[in-house]
Amino acid sequence: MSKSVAITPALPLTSPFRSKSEREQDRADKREAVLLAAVRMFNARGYHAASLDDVAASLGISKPTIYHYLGNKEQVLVECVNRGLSMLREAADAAMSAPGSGHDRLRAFLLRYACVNMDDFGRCVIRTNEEVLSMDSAIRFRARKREIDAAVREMITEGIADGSIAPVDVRFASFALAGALNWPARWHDPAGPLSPQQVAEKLVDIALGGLIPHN
Amino acid sequence: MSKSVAITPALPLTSPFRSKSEREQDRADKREAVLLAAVRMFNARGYHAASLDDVAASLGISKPTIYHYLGNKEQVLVECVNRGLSMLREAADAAMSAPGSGHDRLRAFLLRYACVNMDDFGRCVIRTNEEVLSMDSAIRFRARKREIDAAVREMITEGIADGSIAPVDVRFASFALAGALNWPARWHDPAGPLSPQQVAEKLVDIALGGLIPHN
DNA sequence: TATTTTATCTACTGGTGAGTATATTGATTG
DNA sequence: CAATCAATATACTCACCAGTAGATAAAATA
Repeated sequence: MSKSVAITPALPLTSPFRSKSEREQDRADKREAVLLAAVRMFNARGYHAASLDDVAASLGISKPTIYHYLGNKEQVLVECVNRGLSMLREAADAAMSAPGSGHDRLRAFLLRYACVNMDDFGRCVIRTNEEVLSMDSAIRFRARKREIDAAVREMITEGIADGSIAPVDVRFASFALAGALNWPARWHDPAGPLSPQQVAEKLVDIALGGLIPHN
Repeated sequence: MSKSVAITPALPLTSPFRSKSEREQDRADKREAVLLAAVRMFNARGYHAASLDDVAASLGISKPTIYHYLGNKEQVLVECVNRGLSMLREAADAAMSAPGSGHDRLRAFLLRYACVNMDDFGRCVIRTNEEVLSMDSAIRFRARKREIDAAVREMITEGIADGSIAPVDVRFASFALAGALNWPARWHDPAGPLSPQQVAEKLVDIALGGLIPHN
């Protein structure tokens, strides 16, 4: 019998030879980096004014490399918007299945909603107008936004039923809340002194409490 | 003495020979028509996606005719935005010098504010991002918006002082109100069943009253 | 009536930006 | 090792659009 030779097991040394899954991960990371650079450019300049050449330059690559990872400019935007929508969707699901009164669950959701709207991808959801999308994408976009809105309305309705929310017009209440909490997507400066969490808390308090004295 | 001949006085008949002031009016009307067509195109497609060729086509004229009335594309946008801002400014001045409690004056202003935001030029104020303007125009734009915001804050402050408004954080209250009432600029359909006035009343009630029961 | 001014057009220039053709290099696989 | 595949680049094409040149014709003015 041959003397067994100690085989060095795969040590946690970073080898220059990447496995298949590592290569897939690399690819996914690069794709993600493209989306992040793109969403920032879109948010800063607007979709039409942001060129893929500029996005590529901000990553130190060339435009065709972007096309290697994503089909076309609209797909880049759609993926960005979808990331934002997914965050909102998750927040809605979490709030819907949480315990507490309608008001409490709504409030929890709104805090998260406001924070997402100050994040790169969340901002993009707010700032993207349907007119810039193809008909198909616009329909899907609208449908996903409606899901979020439906969840908000459901929470408001439940709050009215359990007495934790005043008997308001549910449709307009959801519009008013959405407006108040979407607006920071346009003015909040991530580099400024106010954290998204702080802004979210202040705005949610005012949006839910109103300005009329509760004697 | 010669028999005096009855001189036909300038009858209210529309003559094809226009006086100087009539010609000036014609010119002003045409300029205004260009602005209205442009603002609608900007609102429908976004500034960058709306070409002056298309604006001209919508009026049955050619692009150089637009340049005969306005200097360049940015000036067209700036004039549209200024019309919207002037409406808001007037509303603010009227509210500031009206009688009543801080709450009453704020409410009157907000109703008008919301309606303006559903008008062609008002929408344009909301939908125009500073990034699309030249540095100079952006500065002026921001200054004029700040004036409106300052008026809102003043009314809130007065309302807090006279007890008609709860002691909220004035800055965030003005952001929340602005957001709630700006948002219809993005979703309200002028051709839909709800008049701007109706939408404004519902939204202002909810924005001021909040969702918490006032037992 | 001659000259100037106003309103408008057609036809262009120049720049920008989406998307593509194709080459290159290095790694992967048979 | 040969053939293939992945990642990237350079250098294009094509369309669109802001803005301009210059012509024309009608009206206003001198």
